[in-house]
Amino acid sequence: MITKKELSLCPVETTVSLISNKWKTLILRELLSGTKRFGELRNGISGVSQKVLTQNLRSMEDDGIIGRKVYAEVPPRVEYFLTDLGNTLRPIIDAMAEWGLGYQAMVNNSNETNVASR
Amino acid sequence: MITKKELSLCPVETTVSLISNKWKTLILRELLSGTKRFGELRNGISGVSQKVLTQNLRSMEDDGIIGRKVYAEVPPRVEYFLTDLGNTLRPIIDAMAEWGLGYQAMVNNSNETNVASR
DNA sequence: CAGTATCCAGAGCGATACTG
DNA sequence: CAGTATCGCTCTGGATACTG
Repeated sequence: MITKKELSLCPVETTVSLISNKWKTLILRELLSGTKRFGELRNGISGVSQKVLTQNLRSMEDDGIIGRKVYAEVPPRVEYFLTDLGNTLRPIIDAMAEWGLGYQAMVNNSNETNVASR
Repeated sequence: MITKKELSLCPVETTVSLISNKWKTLILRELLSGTKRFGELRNGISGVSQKVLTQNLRSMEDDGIIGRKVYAEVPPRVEYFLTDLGNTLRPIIDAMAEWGLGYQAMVNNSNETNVASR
C-alpha cells in the first residue's frame, strides 16, 4: 500500500525513497519492456541474489509500482509487471538510459582531450 | 577521475552506478541551484552525517560530477559545484522531481475517501 | 519454479575525538 | 569550518537448506 510519510518530503526525496535503490532501478528497466517471470528477472539482472530480488520486488509491490500475478499451476509461475503508477516512472529510466549513453560516449572520447567540446 | 568499468554495463546500469545512492541524488538536487559550501549541504540535506556526506562528495568528485574549491582562508571555506558533466544530470533530477509531485498528488487523492470530511 | 527461513560475514553508518 | 581517524554496532546481503 501507499505510505504517507513520503508526503512530508520534497518531491525529489519522495522519488528517491521509492527508487533510490540500485536494484529497483534495474527491475524497472526490465519491466519497462513487458511482463517478466521471476526467473527472467533474476537472469536479466546481473549480480542480484534471489533474496535481494524478492525483497525489492515485495517493496515495490507495497509501493504500488509493480504488480504480481500468481498462477495456480505446477510448477508455479509468477509474473511481475508495471502498474499504471510504475509506468509513469518510464521518463526517469529513459532519462537515465540516455544520460548513460552520453556518458559512455564521453568516456570513450576523453582519452586525449576532454575539454575540446565546450 | 573517470573509471572505465562502467562501460561494460548497459546505459541504465552506468547511470545507476553513479547516482543510485540516495544521498548523491539529494546532493545533486542541492547543487543544481548553485554552488554550496560544505555546511550548507549538510544543513540542506536532512539526516545525513558529516562522514557520509564527505564520502559521497569525494565519490562524486572522483566521478567528475562535482567540483571542489578550497579557499586558503581562516576559517577554511570549501565550495562544491556541479561540473559540466554534473549539469547534464539535471534532466534526471527534474524528472524525479516531477514524478514526485505527481505521486504526492496521487496519494492525496487516493486518501480522499478517508479525509472526505474535514 | 518461486519462494521462505536461517545463519553469518562484512559493509555501512553514527558517535566521538582530533587536525589543518 | 571542514575535514580525517577510529571504534563499535547495526543491518544489509550472500549462501544454504527447505517448502508449497
